[in-house]
Amino acid sequence: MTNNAPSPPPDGRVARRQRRNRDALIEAARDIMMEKGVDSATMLEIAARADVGAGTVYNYFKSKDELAIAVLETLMHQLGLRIEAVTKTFDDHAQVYAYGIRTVLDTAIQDVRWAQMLHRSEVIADAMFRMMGPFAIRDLRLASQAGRFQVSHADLVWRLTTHALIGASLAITTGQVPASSADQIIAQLLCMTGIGPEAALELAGRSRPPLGV
Amino acid sequence: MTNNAPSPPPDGRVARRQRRNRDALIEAARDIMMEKGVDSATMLEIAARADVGAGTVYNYFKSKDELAIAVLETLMHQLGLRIEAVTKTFDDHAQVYAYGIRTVLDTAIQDVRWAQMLHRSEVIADAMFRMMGPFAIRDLRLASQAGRFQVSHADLVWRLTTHALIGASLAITTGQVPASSADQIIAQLLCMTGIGPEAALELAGRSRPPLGV
DNA sequence: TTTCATAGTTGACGATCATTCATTTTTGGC
DNA sequence: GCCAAAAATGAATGATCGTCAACTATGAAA
Repeated sequence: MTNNAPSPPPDGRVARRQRRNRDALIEAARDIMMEKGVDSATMLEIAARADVGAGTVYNYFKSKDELAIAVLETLMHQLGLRIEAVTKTFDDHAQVYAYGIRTVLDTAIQDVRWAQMLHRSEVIADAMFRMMGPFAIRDLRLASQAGRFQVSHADLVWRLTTHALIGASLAITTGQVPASSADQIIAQLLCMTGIGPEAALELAGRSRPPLGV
Repeated sequence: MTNNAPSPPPDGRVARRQRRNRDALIEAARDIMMEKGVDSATMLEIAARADVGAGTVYNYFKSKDELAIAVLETLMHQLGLRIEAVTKTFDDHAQVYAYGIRTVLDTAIQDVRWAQMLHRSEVIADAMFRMMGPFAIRDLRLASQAGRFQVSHADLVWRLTTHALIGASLAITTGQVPASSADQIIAQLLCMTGIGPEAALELAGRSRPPLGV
């Protein structure tokens, strides 16, 4: 047993390869899981697409579930950043919040690949809560300070909204609710911010600039 | 052993056995799934507890998922009936609705056995939507007619509420949200009915008669 | 009562897949 | 080059869902 602590160099070949492997695994898992669903995606296929051995996956993720969570976190984080880029210049923080949740709904119901992930509602809702939460909760608070919203428990409102939003997306993609209800869905969710029903509908119906890449 | 007289009994031995088997399967599945979780419950163990062969399960349910759905439907249906029995005499339909969703939340977070089922959020939310929906949507409409609520899309409000409610229950059982937030959660969900935030909090905080057996 | 077609039941088996682990390969300091 | 530690590998493991060919119970008809 050697005394010197083997501190690895800040950026060695190993670190680079590990970043590459991890990224490749998340990307491969995302593609396959979104194409055929989380359950039907096999670890072997994911490993093959990421060009690593089957056992290597477990050096990076403790289980298939943890890999799926990492995929969903990445998705939600990226979507959050894209929303942030568009809404950065909005004056009305209430509108920023509304744009955010509307964009999630639209993305979920328009992109066929999202539909597969919706069947893990609680996981995707939790990833959404954590990854987009900093933005959303900030907007809820700022809009409240500006007198647009009246939210006393922003984190709770955001928690409930994520679950309801994913549930609504699922209901639309499974045909239980028509896609034309989107405005009404957003309006109902905005009601949890303390804005009135009429103001909520108006906010939900505003025209929206397109999402960037 | 032969009762020769009745040639065509309206319900033969087969029908009786099938009812028995189906009920026993749902009961066995409920017990085992609630104890160790849907995923960890094996079809073999369920079949054994119901005292039928392993293959027999598939005469009644196309898959494990369908069996889990049947379990959840039964649970939700029974809970709906128990709520109905208590609220039958309430004058205020808004209060009936509030009592219903509060009771679901309380049941979910108090009964340890429910916690396991919450990890299939979209399935339990859907079962709740369908089994308790007739009551809940009726109450939303009646309360609106009485001027207590202002709901124009009762089914949508109920759909969003089920998902949010299950999400909230999960957040509490996993310790992400304190159980003391229950009042606030119910109040937020009541906001979707068009009642104001203050009235929602008041309604959520009212004392409730206990649920019967 | 006996016979028989049908419907229901059975449990061993096939197929699939997440995860493990003994072995091999790579790495980076000496 | 050499070596110990870290990382990667992929064949093997174990568990489980769902299938199926054989078996049994049922009840109507002979």
